[in-house]
Amino acid sequence: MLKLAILGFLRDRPLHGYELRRHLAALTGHVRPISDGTLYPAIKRLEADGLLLRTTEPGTAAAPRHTLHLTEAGRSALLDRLRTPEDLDISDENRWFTVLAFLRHLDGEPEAQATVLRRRLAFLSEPASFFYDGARPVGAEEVDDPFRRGMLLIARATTEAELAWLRDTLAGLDRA
Amino acid sequence: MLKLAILGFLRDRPLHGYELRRHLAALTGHVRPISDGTLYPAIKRLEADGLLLRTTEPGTAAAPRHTLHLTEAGRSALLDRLRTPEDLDISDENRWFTVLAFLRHLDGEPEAQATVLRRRLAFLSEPASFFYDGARPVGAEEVDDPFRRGMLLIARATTEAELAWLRDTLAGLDRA
DNA sequence: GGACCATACCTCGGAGTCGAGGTATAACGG
DNA sequence: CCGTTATACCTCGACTCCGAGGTATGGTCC
Repeated sequence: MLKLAILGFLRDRPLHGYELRRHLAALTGHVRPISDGTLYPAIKRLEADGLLLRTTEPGTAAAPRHTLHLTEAGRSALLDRLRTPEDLDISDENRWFTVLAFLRHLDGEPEAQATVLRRRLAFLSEPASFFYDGARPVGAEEVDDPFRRGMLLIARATTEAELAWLRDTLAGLDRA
Repeated sequence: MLKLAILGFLRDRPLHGYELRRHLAALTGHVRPISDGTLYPAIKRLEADGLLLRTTEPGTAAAPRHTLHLTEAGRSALLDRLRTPEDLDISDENRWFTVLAFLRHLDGEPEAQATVLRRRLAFLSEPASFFYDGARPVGAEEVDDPFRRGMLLIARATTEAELAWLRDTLAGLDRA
């Protein structure tokens, strides 16, 4: 997920680590802040894999900066990941939002974008609950516990808002 | 999060590992399945910490079962965790939902429950976005990219549904 | 000129997680 | 009676992540 976000941001323009950190903080930091100890090793991994290059420049403000550029391999790794996300990228909201944040990078391929949205649509269309009576999902109305009822109500509201948006957006992509 | 969920389920009644696995699959498995390689070491950690005990019984269906019981220390660890959740338990939706699933275990303490809900209320009330223009959060209407606009629209719908529920539920707790 | 802060990068140990694999038992179908 | 499936538990190596700590530079304020 971090890998996807780094590649996604660098696709727009080269950044150095500190800028990347600020972009990431905006995208996911409200919910789950990422630490230096996570970011810098991740950058090293991507560099070792040949997905990005760094060029050292004298720092404008302070220490020398390592500006990070996506390589050709990095660009295609990003596009591959966006075309065929893992199941967890579809089901986990945090990961899904990261995919959405960069899905526009598939701008020449509206069918590929639609395919990804349809996977999310299929996932959200499955009947699901947090609690089951045997194999039957239990609805909000049947739950006495007010907190568990809240979970189900909130989840339902989210799902409905997202389904509406998905259907709208898919209709738009099909026209294109 | 796994720790919280295990303690929470065992608070209701003793379970063996396999049953626990099914309960966890219902609660979080739709979004993020947990594997055996995660669950069983987690059980061992909790046992080593004295939070649960296991009693071996001849299996009804197959291999002998290890029925897991919460100890007194386990019960108070659960209640402590529910009374004072970590920041990540408040901000990350997956973790927050786990807290909500077991918040009823603080049933004798409506003020403690209200305190937790108020922390989530404060978190959701902060103005936040995924994208910033300098320090100013960017709203859905300003974004051209349809996918990023979707993120913001969905997040807004979720937040509003949850805020409405939080205010309702807090009003109910204050009356109690 | 010294304290302090923001910038900018890095390492290390510890903890949690995962996937792949392994071991048994019992029931069921052919 | 043999293969398959469901039950039930476990280990291991690889990987990721986090927090705590460290290094260094340049600008601002008093």
